[in-house]
Amino acid sequence: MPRPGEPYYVTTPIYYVNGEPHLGHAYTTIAADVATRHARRCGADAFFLTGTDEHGAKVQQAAAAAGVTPKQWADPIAERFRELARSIGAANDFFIRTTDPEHEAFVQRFVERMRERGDLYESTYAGLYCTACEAFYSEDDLVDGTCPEHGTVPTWTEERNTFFRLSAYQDALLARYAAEPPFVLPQTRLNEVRSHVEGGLRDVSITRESVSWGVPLPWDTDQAIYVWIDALINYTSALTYARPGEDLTDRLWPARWQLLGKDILRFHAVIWPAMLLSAGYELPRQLFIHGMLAGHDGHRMSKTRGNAMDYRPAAAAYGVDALRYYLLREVGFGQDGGVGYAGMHERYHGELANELGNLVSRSAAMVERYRDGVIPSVPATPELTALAAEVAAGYEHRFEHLDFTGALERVWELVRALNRYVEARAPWELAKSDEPDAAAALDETLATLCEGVRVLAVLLWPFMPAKAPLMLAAVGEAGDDVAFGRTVLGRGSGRTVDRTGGSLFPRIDAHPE
RNA sequence: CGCGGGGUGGAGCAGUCCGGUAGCUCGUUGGGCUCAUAACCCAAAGGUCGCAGGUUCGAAUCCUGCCCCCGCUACCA
Repeated sequence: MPRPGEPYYVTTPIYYVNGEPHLGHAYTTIAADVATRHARRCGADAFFLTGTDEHGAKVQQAAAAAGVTPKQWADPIAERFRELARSIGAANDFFIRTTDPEHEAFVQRFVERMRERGDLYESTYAGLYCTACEAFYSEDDLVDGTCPEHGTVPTWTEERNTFFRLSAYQDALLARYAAEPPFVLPQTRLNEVRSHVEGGLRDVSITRESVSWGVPLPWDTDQAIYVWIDALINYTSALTYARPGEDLTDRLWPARWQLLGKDILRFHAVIWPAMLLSAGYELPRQLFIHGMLAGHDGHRMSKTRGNAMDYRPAAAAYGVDALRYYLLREVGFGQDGGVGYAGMHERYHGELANELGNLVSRSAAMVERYRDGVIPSVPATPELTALAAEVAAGYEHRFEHLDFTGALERVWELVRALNRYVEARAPWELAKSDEPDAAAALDETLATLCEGVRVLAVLLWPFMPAKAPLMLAAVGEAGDDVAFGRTVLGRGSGRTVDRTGGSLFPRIDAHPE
């Protein structure tokens, strides 16, 4: 568990402004938000960064095609990414744009440090260049003379480039991969990176002479720093100016978690750490590589295929919290998987409305009906207290390696146990009974249920920051009482339930298409 | 020979590293309850674990070969 005061810096990749925000971006941002919220409520010194990547040939070309400057092109799209974070309930502490002057100046200082280290050299590069990839290909890489990624014909390009001695860092990288904690999770992704690096590293070009939309190389302003190099540096640059007049680097670096999709693994697990070593920084503690979300049919989402899911209609129909829950519950975090409106509809009703929402509803209703709304101040049933402790421990264990899906599974063990508990105790029978123990048994049952609801709210808060406070309110608790230490299922509070909030997860008729 | 992921009851997944009665959720069928958002609970049916060999007392799990899906800076870049 993150300790009080522990630095806990979490990043998402910065999103490329060449396209509109979509579910994939929302996914990463939600995951990072959940990790950060949990750390913060454990008392850690948490900081959550996201932002936009705005340089490079593709932006330059898109802007030219639209007849505007690259910055004019980027501005409104960057704004939409900011809006993305807001609209999914992400509480990011800063939003970086690589066109921020502070970032650009920092990038120049960063490459200066690499140069001072003796890791940069100039060379002429000639080869087949795919603009879409912004990468060179050798003849053997091509498929029928076209780019294997894009199917386009690369152009023969010859230019003066500045190279980074990536090859010099091979041993240092391998040493880190072999050390604890694992530099990359899940394990399979670490294996992938390791075997790639063991196969030998070539130096990489870090500038593009043909691209003008980028940060100029300080000592040769005809060369622009390659967009990926510029982009990676954001994770450190942001700390120097996110808080005016304050440099957070010493406080927060190295990052606790850097989240990213497996598609950009090599940049982050090979080039980025080598750059950091070159410039004299510590490496981030761990990278977490999440999977790619496919459509409901298991195929890559695409408009033509009609299997795309957008976060906007999903959040509009079911609420932001349900979307956050669904994405992290449906696909094991770290694995690939398919998502869709129909699946979300099912989980929303089966798990959120029926199991959880109804549990809250029936618990509060029984307290109201049998005890005039006052939660009996008596100890909870020991078995449920024990289960809650077990669930909280399992949850915490899973959070340590960002297994959000597993954490939610544990939480649902408690949800289901509480529903079974209601049946087993049959409070409606106890209420009618003349047996001498019945009243005490009913008190204990109601106290246990309300405590169970409260603990569930605390456990679920990082995932459902809007709904959890409503759950707490239903059992008379303050909405912000979500510290992790509050997961102990103890004695009934003696507070009054509040059913004025209505259904936590009202049933929804039709789902979006 | 680019890299990687995967093929387990109708659907989606776990289990495969460290061989030993095949597990979960949904769906289906039957039953129970009435506090609750027609919600909840119980039970049952349903699987030659992609194919073919091999190792072993025993393989979803190990070895060999083969077949088939899928992804690779995220909405046809």
